[in-house]
Amino acid sequence: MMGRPPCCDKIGVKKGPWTPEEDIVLVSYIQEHGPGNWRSVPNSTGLMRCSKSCRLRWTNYLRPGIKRGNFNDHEEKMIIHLQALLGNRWAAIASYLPQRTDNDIKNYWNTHLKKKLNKIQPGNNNEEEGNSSSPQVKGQWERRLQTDIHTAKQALCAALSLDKSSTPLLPEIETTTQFPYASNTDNIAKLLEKWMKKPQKNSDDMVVTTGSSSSNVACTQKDQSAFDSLLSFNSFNSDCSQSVEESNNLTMDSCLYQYENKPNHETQVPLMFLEKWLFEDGNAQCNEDIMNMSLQENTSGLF
DNA sequence: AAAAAATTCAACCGCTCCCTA
DNA sequence: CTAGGGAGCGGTTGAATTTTT
Repeated sequence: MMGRPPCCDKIGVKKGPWTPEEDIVLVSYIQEHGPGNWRSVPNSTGLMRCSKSCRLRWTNYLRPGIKRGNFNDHEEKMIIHLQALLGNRWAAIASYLPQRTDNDIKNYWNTHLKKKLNKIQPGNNNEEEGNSSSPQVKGQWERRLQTDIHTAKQALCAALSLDKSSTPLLPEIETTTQFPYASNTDNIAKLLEKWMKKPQKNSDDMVVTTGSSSSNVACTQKDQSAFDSLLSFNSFNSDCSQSVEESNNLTMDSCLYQYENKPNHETQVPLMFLEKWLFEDGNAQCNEDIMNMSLQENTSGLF
């Protein structure tokens, strides 16, 4: 129960691996109060942890809908591609893979993909160093802008789904986004199991979910991310003055590139248009579509 | 079988950003 | 305008685990 010993702890602040008991305390607190306001968590719960540690534990392990274990081919492609586009901006990358945490993606990149890519493209170390020679290299402000747009779109998506409450097209969204961590005891149970019998790497793509509402949560997040990607794609396209149909032939790269070189704040995607995309059936496919469009050149040797 | 080396990944640290007063 | 503080991000660490010798 003690992994890494505390090194230079300020008095009374615990460090190192979390115990199931601590997890239970944290989860039950968040069930009651919701995530956020991390500052008050240690005081309110009596946990001898700093707020940072609590937030990290929640966002990386206890939060529902987190997929752990092996990365599949599609996820791997996504990561490689997004890393090439965005650099080591793991949070931004993770926003395209909502079931994965930035920490997990970062770890996976550092332990698996970096090596893999080096093997395939020896001497091409630039990716590791933030893409310094890539044609897609972007200034900090451009990257920030891109992230902001992405975030704004996520917010818009959330707002849209809330607006739908009177005429629910996707009823699951309302019921689950209100309280998505409703029954996190499942998470804890799984953790406890792990602790009890220290099993052999429970890594078969387990999705940590939340009991009865879990499928809904996963579904919601998937839909959300799919839509989100679509939104980014569409607005990029509108900046490119392209029709939706034509846009299907564009690569994500080219749109990002054009977008970032010609940001146009007046461009707006009509609400009806967004909603149409939001509730269309094929949205779940869009991540794949986007990624498959321009992966070939960079990573063809990999798969 | 045992020791050494390599790998993994949960968690920490330091920094920046952003919000509020 | 600015100072203070919380939240979030990316780099790094190092114990635990796995693989190799």
